[in-house]
Amino acid sequence: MLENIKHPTTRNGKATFNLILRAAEMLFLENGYHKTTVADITHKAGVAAGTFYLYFPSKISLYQHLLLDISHTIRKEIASKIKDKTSRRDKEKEGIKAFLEYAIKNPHMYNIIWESFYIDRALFREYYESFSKRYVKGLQAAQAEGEVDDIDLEIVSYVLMGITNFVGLKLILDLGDEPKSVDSVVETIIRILDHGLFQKNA
Amino acid sequence: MLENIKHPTTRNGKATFNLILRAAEMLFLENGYHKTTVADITHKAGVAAGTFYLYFPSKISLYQHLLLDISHTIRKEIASKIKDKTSRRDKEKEGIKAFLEYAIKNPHMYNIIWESFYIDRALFREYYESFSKRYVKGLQAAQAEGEVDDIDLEIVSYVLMGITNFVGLKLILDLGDEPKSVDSVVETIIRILDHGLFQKNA
DNA sequence: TCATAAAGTGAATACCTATTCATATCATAA
DNA sequence: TTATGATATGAATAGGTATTCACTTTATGA
Repeated sequence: MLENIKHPTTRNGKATFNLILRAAEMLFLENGYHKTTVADITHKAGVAAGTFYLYFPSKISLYQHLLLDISHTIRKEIASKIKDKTSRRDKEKEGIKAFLEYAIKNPHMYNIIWESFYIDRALFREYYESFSKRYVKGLQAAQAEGEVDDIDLEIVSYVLMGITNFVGLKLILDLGDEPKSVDSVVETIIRILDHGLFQKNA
Repeated sequence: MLENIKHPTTRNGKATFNLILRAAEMLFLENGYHKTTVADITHKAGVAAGTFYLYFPSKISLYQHLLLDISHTIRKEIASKIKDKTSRRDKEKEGIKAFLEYAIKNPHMYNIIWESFYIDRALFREYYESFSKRYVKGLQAAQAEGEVDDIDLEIVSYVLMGITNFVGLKLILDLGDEPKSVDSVVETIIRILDHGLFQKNA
């Protein structure tokens, strides 16, 4: 399913390769996969149509490459932000904040990630499953320390991904108007994760 | 942006109209919007290509019609299930359960709802914003009763939608293998909403 | 029975776009 | 300088698909 990209060997080749990659990224992010044509990409990159196929065997192979790229970037971003926090609770808080900030800085990232659901289902599934697995690993360590309740951590990972993804979506939908501050939103979320949603009476 | 559908007036016309609608629903659900052609739809419905355009001015107008349809169905489904619960906490629990059960029964519904993000952004936004508004209304009533913490309910609504959507997604991704039971999953979620995620020590 | 409007047909149209390929240029090592 | 592989070109190809339209059929009320 994964077609092989031909990486360039010369300085010029590498420059062209990156021009195409950056042009495609901007266009996919802006307009999505289906509304972006190969001609759009090569035009924006300033190269001929045929040049595209020197490096990428197909339009979808470029898309897959980009998705993996973005996926790694997000993970690294979050990992670097939480590595110096000690408690799981604080790691969670920082991780949520890092994700939301990334989302606001890259408001079209959903264009690439979610669209994979329709373009390459296996890739979509792999994206979230591997994200979940890494999440579970961190939560397990915390659970062993008694920091986290004894519950199904795989479901917890989807709960947490769902929260960050949808709240991030909300922030992005509001970008034109007056979006809430990331900090206030993180407070709301972490409050739920700290105490739950409902009032305790009696 | 919303094109007008021409509703049939005769018994035969109505039957044909529905044949097209059902065929399209099945195909969009199964294969998504872009992979479904108008020819596929008319073939499955057993009518000629031109018949499609007697009722629907375009492929996308049919898609929009279906999305609104499904949206109403989900809401009614959830509303009917939670109406006899008294506490907000129990309403929430039943609502989550109803959504997840609907998702499992209609595993491709995301095909229509999420894809609108790429097909008709305004419709997507409207879908989630109106879902959120209704959610907030319910939560406000509960907040007035002191049942729910004093926090930003709009964010809470996206938190809750994120949880149900992503856990539903997880259940659907697992459908081929051995999916977890809806009840056990609901327990995990409600436990977080009841007490939070972390252990209280001291 | 017949006029009429609604419903139905499906081949033709018109457009779009991913990919190919014959050809040309470039950079560099020998 | 020159041979060579990498890089680059862009017109042509090939396949697909939403929509139209001139025409036919059907149902029904007068």
